[in-house]
Amino acid sequence: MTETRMPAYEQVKAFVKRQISSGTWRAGNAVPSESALQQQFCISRMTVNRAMKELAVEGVVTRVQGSGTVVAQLHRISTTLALRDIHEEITERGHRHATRVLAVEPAKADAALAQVFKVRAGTRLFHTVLLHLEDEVAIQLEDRYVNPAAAPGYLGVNFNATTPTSYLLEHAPLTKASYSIEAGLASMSEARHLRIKRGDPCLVMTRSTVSGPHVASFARLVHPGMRYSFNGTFQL
Amino acid sequence: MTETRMPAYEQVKAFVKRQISSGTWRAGNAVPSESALQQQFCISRMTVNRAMKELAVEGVVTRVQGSGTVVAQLHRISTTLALRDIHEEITERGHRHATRVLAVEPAKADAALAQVFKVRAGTRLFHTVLLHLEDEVAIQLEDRYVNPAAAPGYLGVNFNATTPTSYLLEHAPLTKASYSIEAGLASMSEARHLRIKRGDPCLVMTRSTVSGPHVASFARLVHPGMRYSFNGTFQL
DNA sequence: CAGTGGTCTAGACCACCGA
DNA sequence: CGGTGGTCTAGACCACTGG
Repeated sequence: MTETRMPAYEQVKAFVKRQISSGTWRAGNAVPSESALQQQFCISRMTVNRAMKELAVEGVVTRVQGSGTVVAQLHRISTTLALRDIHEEITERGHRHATRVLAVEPAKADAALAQVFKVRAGTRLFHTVLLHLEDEVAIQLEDRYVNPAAAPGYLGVNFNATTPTSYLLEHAPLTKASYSIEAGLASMSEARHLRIKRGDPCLVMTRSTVSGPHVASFARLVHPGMRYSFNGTFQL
Repeated sequence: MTETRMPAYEQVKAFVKRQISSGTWRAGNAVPSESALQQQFCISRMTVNRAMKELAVEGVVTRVQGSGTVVAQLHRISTTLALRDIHEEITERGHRHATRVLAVEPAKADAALAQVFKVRAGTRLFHTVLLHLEDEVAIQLEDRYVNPAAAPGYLGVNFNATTPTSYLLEHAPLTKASYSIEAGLASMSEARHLRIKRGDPCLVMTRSTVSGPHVASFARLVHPGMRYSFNGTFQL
């Protein structure tokens, strides 16, 4: 691994990571300055700077202008959680994705929805309820409200061919998204559609997306706890 | 925002993001080449390169050497999920953190643990069970096994003063970690300690960490579904 | 003040892609 | 082949930190 032709900045990164994961440099310890490393590796400072900048982005070191670079307090392990379109997620696993359309209808914003969408109560919204199957097994119940101002054609979409996520990303360019993941219980109707028992635990993600001036969409995604999990890896 | 003194590479990034989020450039469209942007902004190519490189890391664009840069298929919304030390997480919210030590004991690896730790069944491990309270309310039950080879002093730690996460990061430098988040039910004893009803849904995270040659630790973290969630934001 | 990192330049060579 | 991005250099000026 250290033998193959490796860009200079990668070698610097690998060196620093080796010192840390071997315990030679510990959290809070100072890392040699850019000019020191520049001389040690006989490379230009820009190259050292790139290496250290990337390590800072990865959370491996902390840099303070004027002060220096120190090994990060690794009490923060950060990884990337990818929120993906369910169709891609399933097909990438090599499985078949199918959708059952349970509801496609106009709706009116109640007080809670009005707050989420930042509109007046009673404003017209679109509402869809879809069930996503992975190899015929129910894996996600998607209950979604969409702002007509952001995606006027939403109710006309053929949801057997296009997922809401995919359609919205295409027609309401994303500017912001926020999500929350928690454990909850399925309601009676949710349980029936997901073919689980009422009272079975579910992983519930609520997600809202902003497109330009509008809150475009608010979705509640319910997954059977036994058939779904979020996974990730962090590698120093 | 565009008015303040902004580094040149940030201006380039902002420009590209504006084109995308306004819908002018759509997923799959080509982005001007580095030399084109260099001339447009009257800056050096290194600076353009930095901007585009960062956008690629953020997942906003996709670059292929020799081919060019295109607007990424945004079907992948990626955000950062920070796995933090619970003590920091709680104190940062301005609350008090306390720990109840329920078990600190040696244990022997059964078949499942042996597989996780990549050791022979029957190998000696350390076992702790801790309950974490946020302002006196139970928020996480931490059931953890630790490899003595990676942290020989583990059983001697005062867990009222130091969290296992913090101790392990200090004494068994982290090289890799992986996690899984799912919904589950509390066992009878878990429910009793968390002061919830049996059958209440819980967010369960299992996490294993690798330190150098050893699998250092395997933990099951159970959170009452009603009192805990993971949250995140993605901003273009 | 000297030392640090943050940014930037104007070149350069290379590997790769598509025509 | 020309154009693309990937990497690298040897300088430079700046803002910030610490003593």
